[in-house]
Amino acid sequence: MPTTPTTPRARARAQTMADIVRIGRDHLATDGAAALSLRAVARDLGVVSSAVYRYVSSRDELLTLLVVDGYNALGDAVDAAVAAAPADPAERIRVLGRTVRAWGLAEPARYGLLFGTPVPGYDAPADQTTGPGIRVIAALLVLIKNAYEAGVLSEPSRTVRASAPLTTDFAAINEGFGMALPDWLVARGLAAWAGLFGAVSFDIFDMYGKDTFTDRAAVFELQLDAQLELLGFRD
Amino acid sequence: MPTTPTTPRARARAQTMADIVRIGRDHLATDGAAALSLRAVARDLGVVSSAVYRYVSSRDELLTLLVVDGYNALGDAVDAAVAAAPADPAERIRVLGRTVRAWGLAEPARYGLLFGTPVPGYDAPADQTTGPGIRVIAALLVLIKNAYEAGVLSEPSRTVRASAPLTTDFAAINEGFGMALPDWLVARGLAAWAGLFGAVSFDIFDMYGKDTFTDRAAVFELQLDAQLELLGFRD
DNA sequence: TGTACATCAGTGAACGCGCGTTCACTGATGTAC
DNA sequence: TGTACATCAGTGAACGCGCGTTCACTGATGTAC
Repeated sequence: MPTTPTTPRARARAQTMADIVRIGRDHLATDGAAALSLRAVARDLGVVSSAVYRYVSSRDELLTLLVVDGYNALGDAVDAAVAAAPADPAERIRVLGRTVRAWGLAEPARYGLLFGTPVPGYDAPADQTTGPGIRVIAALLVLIKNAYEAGVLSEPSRTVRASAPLTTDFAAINEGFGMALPDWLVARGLAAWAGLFGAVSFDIFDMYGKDTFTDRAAVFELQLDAQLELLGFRD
Repeated sequence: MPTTPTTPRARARAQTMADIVRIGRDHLATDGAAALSLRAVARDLGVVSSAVYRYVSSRDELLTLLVVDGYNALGDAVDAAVAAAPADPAERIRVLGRTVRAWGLAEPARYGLLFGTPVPGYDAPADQTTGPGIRVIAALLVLIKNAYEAGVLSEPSRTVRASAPLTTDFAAINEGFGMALPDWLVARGLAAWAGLFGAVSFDIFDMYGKDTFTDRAAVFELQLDAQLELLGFRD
């Protein structure tokens, strides 16, 4: 079992690795991604600054670890919440949205690292971050697919016109996720996905003024409702 | 005329002030907000680092200047594009959206400063940034109001249920912008606004994979269409 | 119009701080025979 | 089981760099009389 290392040294290494990620996470929360520093992590780890290089080859590699860690934390939260929710697809989509919002509000710095301004000079390596990065949209697509196959979605009143290149892209998406959704629904899924994260980002990044809304959770529910309408859910 | 300073000294000061903002903008684009440094600005200005303090009292004050500058640049772009567009409200909303996207793609760092992860340790002073900050939503609300008063919007198929506190907030918004929109339309305006910026942010912050879409502008048009549907525009 | 004083832009040195990364090293842990 | 060697974690010093902000100062520009 390679997941549970046997020798003391290997166990210590795994522990230290986990500590580094945890400490990095804390620094992210305090100072933001741009200020993340290996020296500061070393200090909190109680070790000389050069020692961290035994575990992480550069500052950027630590950032990548944090990105992957963040996507997985969010993915785990969403998967767990959706699995525990009633089977009704509309309700599950609501739960998915609420979970993203709650996670982001609890962890604004991590949310910002994943969905905010890119860190200047850092380019997330696709081979490591793509897998964890698509977990939320994958979960959303499953719910959309379930609803579609259950026949509870109706086509939108505005005609969705997808150009030829888009139709090709949509076919590739359907294939990639093992689905066969019509173009209008892929298009609306895209809009709902962006709309969901737009609503969450506005809330977390504080784009509404201080006193505009007394209950932002209620505002978010209205926005969730709008995304459901886009997907073709009716009352 | 206090806008055009008279004395040479005053003119030189205005010029230097503008140079500082311009140089700060360039650094923002290169290194991001967190790395913005007064010393670097001084270097580019060809002046000793302490000299900048004659113009700007701290790094945070420069950030505020850049935030205000950014909101106004975006606001100017949107106002100009909308004014030049055909009077049809749906078309004008599309133009507004396209202008936000085009501006953000051209100025990703400024867009990120305004709509991305908050800069750690920096709190934008509301008294200076709120005015310029609401220009886009104000422009959007004018278009929505025009469409509503022209009677081209239909109520959504899903019932919009605004709780009592929300109804109060919506009334305040209506008053603040001198409008009398029904609750369902304010709610949908909020959703469309967040959806618009969600779509733009996904594009600019590169949340779609590298090869998912051959034509992101076409994807954006579909997302614009979705926002129009939310607002009650029909084919 | 001319002079005296006040204002202000910019200088240069300094304070105290932080960063990423490399390198030769010590000493403990792990492994092959 | 015991020994010899290899691996590896962590040290401490160093390189060269950058930052925000303060302060006493010089010399030019502006203004009041």
